[in-house]
Amino acid sequence: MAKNENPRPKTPNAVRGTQDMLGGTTQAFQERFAHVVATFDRVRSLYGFHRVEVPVFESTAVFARSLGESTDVVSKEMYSFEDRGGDSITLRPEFTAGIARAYITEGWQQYAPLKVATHGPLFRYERPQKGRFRQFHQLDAEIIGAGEPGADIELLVFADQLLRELGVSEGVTLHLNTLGDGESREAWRAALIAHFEAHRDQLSEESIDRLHRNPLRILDSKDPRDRPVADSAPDIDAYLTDEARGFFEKVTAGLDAAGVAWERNARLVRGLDYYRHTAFEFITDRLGAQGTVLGGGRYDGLIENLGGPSTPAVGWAAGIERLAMLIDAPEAERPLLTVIPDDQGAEEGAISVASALRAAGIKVDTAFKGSTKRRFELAMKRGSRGRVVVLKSPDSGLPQRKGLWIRVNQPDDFARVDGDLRERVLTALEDRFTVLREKIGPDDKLGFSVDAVLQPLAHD
RNA sequence: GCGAUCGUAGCUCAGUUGGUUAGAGCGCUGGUUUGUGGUACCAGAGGUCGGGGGUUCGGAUCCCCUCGGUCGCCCCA
Repeated sequence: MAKNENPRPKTPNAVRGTQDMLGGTTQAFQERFAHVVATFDRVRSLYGFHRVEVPVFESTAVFARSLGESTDVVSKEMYSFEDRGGDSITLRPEFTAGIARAYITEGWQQYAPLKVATHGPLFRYERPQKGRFRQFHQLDAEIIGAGEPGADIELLVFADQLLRELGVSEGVTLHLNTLGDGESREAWRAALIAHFEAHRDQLSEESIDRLHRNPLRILDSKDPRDRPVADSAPDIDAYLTDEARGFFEKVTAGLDAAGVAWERNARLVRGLDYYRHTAFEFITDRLGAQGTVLGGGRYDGLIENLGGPSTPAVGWAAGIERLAMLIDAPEAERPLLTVIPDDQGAEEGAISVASALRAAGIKVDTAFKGSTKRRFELAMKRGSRGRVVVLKSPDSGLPQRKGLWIRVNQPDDFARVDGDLRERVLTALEDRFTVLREKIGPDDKLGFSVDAVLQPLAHD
């Protein structure tokens, strides 16, 4: 059989955890995604954050050093590879480290305090599940070079307004905590380890494993066996230095002043090593296991860790896919008009009409595939508000009727569109044609009526 | 890395206790009809039943392995 003579090559699958997003579909995921990004960009400029672009890959050391060698992200989730020059390169698993690196190596200290925002793809080698992908996308905002609580407040108010404008703030609550300054955090950490060691036998295997690797994590463990011990663990409050406490109080007072609702969550910790002071997550219960929609905090030690000057900074990141799953589907973009040649002879006429309309800024779809019948069907399906049917005038007839004949119809029946839209079309065409608004037919042996005759503009 | 669950046309799914050439809707192609084409009707193309092995006279259906999707744990946005 011919089939066997020419076997199809196997198509490689999309890589696990990556997604293809097609616009114009009923799920409208691409549109949701784009709407999240557009809203972010608008609110971003409201708050005076400048757009920044940083590379998608960096030297592996950038991430290894800033996130902490023992974190899961660094120890098992990075897409790292050796490039042809033998350098170890990593696809960015987050934004902060790369921006911090740029801050140091590009001399951006001169712009401090620096308010920057960006968005784009990130990569983590994880098992995909709802709201989690290997290539995923985040919005990101950072204030570098400001140790004042005002920076934390500004960032949180920004985040709050973003979620509000996306229309997702209803089911989302801001969980807020402080991890204290370095001194507080160390004292608390030691107390936690002592507490968990004392109740070691009551912990889950996983938490026993976490005890030395990342003891803070036991606090927000989902394992019910851990809850009693975790719930009875000391809060950081008793270990906060006066400065740390004062800092946190200013942040919460600022949020109250801005009208941002928040909840203290003394069990909230953050995974990455670099966090200090303020830690926060906006959490929803609508996304299954991946409830965190936006999260961040203060990372005063990071830039120094990377070899830069001691520089305080705060920032957050939000998952675009997660936000996109939460918002209502934006209305799909659709053409205002579809230009359809009435028969083969009118193809070129339809092209010039379509291009004239587009040049005038009108969204136009062209019907270039299939039978004339199919073209009308497609105009209907694409949801255009009107169709411009183009035909060539018959050779015989009055000279003032020679040229391209057009009529502007409703897409779903034979009725003509309302006068405003028809007039808008004809006016737009006047840039390229002499438009004779002459009604022809239906008594003209045509069986239909024509709205206008187009003739090429006479050149000077 | 671990666990659960699913895998039949391009898409969404039927396929009875294993039994003749595997079906539907949508989509696609062509045609008929309709006042200019929305609609309706007719026809056609399209499937290694994810892949491999096994049990059986016979497997889409039962068993094993494998690959892939989804969801959960871990971790994170």
